[in-house]
Amino acid sequence: MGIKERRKREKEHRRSEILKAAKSLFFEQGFFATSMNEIAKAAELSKGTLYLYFKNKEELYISLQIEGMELLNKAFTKAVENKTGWEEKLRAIGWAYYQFSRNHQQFFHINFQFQHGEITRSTSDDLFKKCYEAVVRNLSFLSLPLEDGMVAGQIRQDEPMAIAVVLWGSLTGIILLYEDKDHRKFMPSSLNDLIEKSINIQISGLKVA
Amino acid sequence: MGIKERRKREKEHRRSEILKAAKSLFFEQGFFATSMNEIAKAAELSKGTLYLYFKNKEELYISLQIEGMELLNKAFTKAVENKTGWEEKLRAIGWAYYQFSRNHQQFFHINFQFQHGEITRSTSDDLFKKCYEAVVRNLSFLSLPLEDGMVAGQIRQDEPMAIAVVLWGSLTGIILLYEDKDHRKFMPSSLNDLIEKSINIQISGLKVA
Amino acid sequence: MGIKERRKREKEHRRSEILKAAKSLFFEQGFFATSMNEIAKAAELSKGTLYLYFKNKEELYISLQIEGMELLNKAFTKAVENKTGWEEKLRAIGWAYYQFSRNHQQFFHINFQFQHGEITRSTSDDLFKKCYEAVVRNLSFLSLPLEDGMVAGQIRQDEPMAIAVVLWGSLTGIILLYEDKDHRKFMPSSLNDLIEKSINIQISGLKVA
Amino acid sequence: MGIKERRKREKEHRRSEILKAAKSLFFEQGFFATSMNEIAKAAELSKGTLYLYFKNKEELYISLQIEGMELLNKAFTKAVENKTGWEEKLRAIGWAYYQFSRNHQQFFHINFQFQHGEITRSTSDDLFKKCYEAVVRNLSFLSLPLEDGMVAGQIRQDEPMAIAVVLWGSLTGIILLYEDKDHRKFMPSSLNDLIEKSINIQISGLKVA
DNA sequence: CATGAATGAGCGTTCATTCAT
DNA sequence: GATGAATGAACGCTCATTCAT
Repeated sequence: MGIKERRKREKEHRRSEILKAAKSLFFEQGFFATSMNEIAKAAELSKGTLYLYFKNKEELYISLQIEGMELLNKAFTKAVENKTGWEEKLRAIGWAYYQFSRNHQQFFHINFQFQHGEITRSTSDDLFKKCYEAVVRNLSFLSLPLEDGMVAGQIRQDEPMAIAVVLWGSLTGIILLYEDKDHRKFMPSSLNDLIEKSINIQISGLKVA
Repeated sequence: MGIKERRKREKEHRRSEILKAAKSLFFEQGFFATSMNEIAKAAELSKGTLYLYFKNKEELYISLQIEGMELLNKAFTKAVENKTGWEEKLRAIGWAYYQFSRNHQQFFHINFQFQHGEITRSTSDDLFKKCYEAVVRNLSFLSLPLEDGMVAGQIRQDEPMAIAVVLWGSLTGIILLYEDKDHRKFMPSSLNDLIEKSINIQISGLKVA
Repeated sequence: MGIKERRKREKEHRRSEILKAAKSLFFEQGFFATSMNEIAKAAELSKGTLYLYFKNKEELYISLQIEGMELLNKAFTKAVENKTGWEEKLRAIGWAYYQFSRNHQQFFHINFQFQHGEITRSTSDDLFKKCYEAVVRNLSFLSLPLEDGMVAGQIRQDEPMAIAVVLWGSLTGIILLYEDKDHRKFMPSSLNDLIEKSINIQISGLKVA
Repeated sequence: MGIKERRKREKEHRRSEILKAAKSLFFEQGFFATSMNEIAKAAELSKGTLYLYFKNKEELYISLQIEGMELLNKAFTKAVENKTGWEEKLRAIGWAYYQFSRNHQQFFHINFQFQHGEITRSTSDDLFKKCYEAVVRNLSFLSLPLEDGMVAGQIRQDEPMAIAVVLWGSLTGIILLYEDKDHRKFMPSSLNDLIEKSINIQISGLKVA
């Protein structure tokens, strides 16, 4: 029994080692510019071993996206603990997103690197569904305080999920713009400032006149 | 003289033919999935000729980004013609950006497809600077009405360029989110609606209480 | 003693399970397209176990060839039981060969699939000799009635083994030609008919004028 | 003009160089055991160049088969020149086939190495049809004298194409059996003798009693 | 100036085989 | 004896780039 368990633990450890190595490389170089060879070398494993744990390069990549989204979900959940009002919650989620983009910059980047479809779908449907659900879960999380605010009559009536998309998209866009290796140099403020400004503007703009 | 000029015109024509072909292919397939061979074929030129006009694949790609940014600049300029108030101008620019993302989806896409680390290799400094300047020019354009509004005391005092980044980033993020082939399915509204909501929220949020 | 025997029986059972699994797969997919992994899975054993029973993929394959030849030998033996004249025996062997090619298509196929140079690597001499002997045994079997016919003065005098090779080769060639996935479509007759024609022609041709 | 023509000649020369190299390797090692790398090395060209001339490994292989069948067709045509009677023609074709199997052993082998379908069809339909037609053309050639003999009342009435398949298959089977690297050692006669015996037996057997 | 044949390093992936348990 | 995780060489194939013409 003990043996089986150790084996299992070892396997999971190995899997996470691969993901860790892949995360750094995908972040730094992108999906296409990163080769399985490099990942194997970084993980100190043979190329063949990678394929023991992941069906192919795409699945390895998607697995990372899922991991990232789940991490973010935990961060969101933790952020609203002990928060009461909708505004407080909204701000907490906004800052949690910002923090996530700093503490898990690699995950953040990877999650958006391929939003635009260069990945050919050799991914299993199962894995793909998991990824999709993880994103929706986070968006839904953001819509809850918006609903609260509307019910309380403090936020203009609207479709909460639509507003959630607007807020999420806005912060994402600002972070991406800031992160851009080429553009950062002419950024007038720190990312922290930009996020603060955006959160303030948007919450202020959401409120009923 | 006439001959020289014709030569020059021919050269520029050729160059733009290449860019046109590349634009479609990069948009449809992405940077890595598009080969120089394909571009050459689409431009009805030989592979070798491509290298007469562009140092390498990366420079060809970056050149497209510059072209896109310059086009956007023209769109912005045109959008504010005949507009007087800062709010009117701001809205006009916002909608112009949205329109640009629709009418020149290819440019929009390409401009952001690789912002995040896939193109790593050698682009000449000269070209790079050009690209950088084009982006700054557009951001500056956006900051002008913001400045006007602040001077007029209608927008909270702040660093105009920072706010410009916030607004630009927000719209960009929303569009990118919406464009995502995978995520579009759970989008609650049309992109048009999302943009409208965002513009309204942000302009409302910018105004002094 | 009982234990040792059980062990031995188990071992042989396992061996034959592997051969059974391999037979189907090699037949359906060919030698190269079939992986040891697949064979292991089909035999419900681990990959490593295969190597406990067979030195390598090639030996596993050759072992199948031997099994096939031995089976054919049994079929020949049974076919001539109760047959008396040389012609009767010859026809019986011919049809037994045809039947074998139908009932054990897999063996037939496998036996000829790689006769011509695809398996190059290390098979033990021992195994190789076994294979060789099994083929000779069958050819010799075919030469017996030929000898009878010559002794009886009904078949033209000749080297019986040479004629055996001619007959065996002919039927084999026709079956192979017929089996060919690509060529079957223009086959004017059923294999049964082709075999009948060939047997008739050759027996008729063998007889003294 | 001269330049274009030279280019074309050079291209064809290169193509035939590749085929020549491939022929030897495929013959010696078989399709799967031969790598494109080896072929490239043997042809003293880079791997990539191979793909300039042939879409893939399969097409290269099929091209060889076509070449072989066309060569055989020429041999058949030449063999029956100046021959008058059906028997004379038949014998001539039989010996031409034997000669072909000696003079173009590589072609002969390659043409039958894959009769049994390990090649996955990445082959273009066009090429495949060409191959198929070449085989039929040869078989038809063989059926002509058979028809003559039947018309003349000297060969038993039958379906000429069926008999053609029987004859062709027989010779092929004998040659293959003889050629088999493993079995040759116990062959009682030279291939020449075996073929002679087979032709005699079959022609004798075909004749009306 | 334009061509396109040639290159060769590099890709993702497979798989026979080994060996520690 | 049986396992299956790990290996690493090899595979077919692609493609940015060069260069003789």
